[in-house]
Amino acid sequence: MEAFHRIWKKWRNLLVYGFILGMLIISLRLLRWKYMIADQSLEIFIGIVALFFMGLGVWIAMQLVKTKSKDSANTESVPDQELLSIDEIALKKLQLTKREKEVLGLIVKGYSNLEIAEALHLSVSTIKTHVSNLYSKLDVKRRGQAIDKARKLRIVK
Amino acid sequence: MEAFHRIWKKWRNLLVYGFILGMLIISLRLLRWKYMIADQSLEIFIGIVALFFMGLGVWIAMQLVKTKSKDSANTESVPDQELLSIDEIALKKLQLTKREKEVLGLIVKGYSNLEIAEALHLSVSTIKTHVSNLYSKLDVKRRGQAIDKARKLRIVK
DNA sequence: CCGGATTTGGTACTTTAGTATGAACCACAT
DNA sequence: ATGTGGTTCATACTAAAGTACCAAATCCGG
Repeated sequence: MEAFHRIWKKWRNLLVYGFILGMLIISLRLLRWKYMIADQSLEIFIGIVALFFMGLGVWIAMQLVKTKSKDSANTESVPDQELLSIDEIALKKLQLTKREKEVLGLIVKGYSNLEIAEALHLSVSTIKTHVSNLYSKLDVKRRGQAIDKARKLRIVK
Repeated sequence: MEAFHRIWKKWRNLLVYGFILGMLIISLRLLRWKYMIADQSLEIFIGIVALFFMGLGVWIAMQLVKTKSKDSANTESVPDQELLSIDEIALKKLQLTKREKEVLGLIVKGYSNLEIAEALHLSVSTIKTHVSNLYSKLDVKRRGQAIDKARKLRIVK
């Protein structure tokens, strides 16, 4: 039963495409007898058909190529309902101030200093000061190291 | 002249496809006037046109995503005994090259470009190139964003 | 009220990161 | 044979990050 299910899953889309194709052909035939009287519009009709089916071909190919996963591929935000509890002890040991924690939180989200400044309604100079002090306390020298360390210490979400 | 050459290289394929398309349309029109006398064969003709252009669409789409088949060939079966399993599907969609994946792995560890260069026995220039291409594929502009996105997509450990 | 810590912001400077462009090479497929 | 993608590296430039040092305002406990 499982084998059947797998096979079905594999070829289901193809069958659906075939069905859609058949429906389209039938409807096109009907359309033709309904509206195709003038000879000069026949060219246009054929052109439309050609373009439409080319687009359909592109779409089908895309469907076939893309590994069908609507789950997490292009979704921008992955829900982090994970039980990633913050290590409060490690956080306290660092003696970070309120602002420094805020800044760190934005740094790990990939914010630039300018973006942090705008988010907190501060100047870039101030952010740089906080960032610099933050690095001293975290014992790192660069942004990337700070992010890595913050995650490893589990002091950020 | 150099600028023209660059642009030409970039858009050549698109122009070629457009040209072929135009040629096909013209030839189809000629064919129609040559052989399309009987009314009942018009249906068949339209069907052929539709199928042909659908195939053309498939072909074009395949050309556009051609490189995927090479990469995805050997990464089909991946054992995920990892605790923190990485999203192979999302990873495949990004079409990152081998080097780009390596560089990304070191970036999320907080390595500087110089450190990455030393770790991989390459020059900083090369690392910068890889990093730049990586950012394009990840659709980000900075290191921190790349780290954040890589973690959210779960394409790194 | 005083004093230390925090917060804010500035100037000046160095370092790192990032972009744009070009070139050369190789592997591989058409 | 030719073309394409990937890799490597270079130069030249701009942007962002980071350091060092300073100084003022604010907050808060003793």
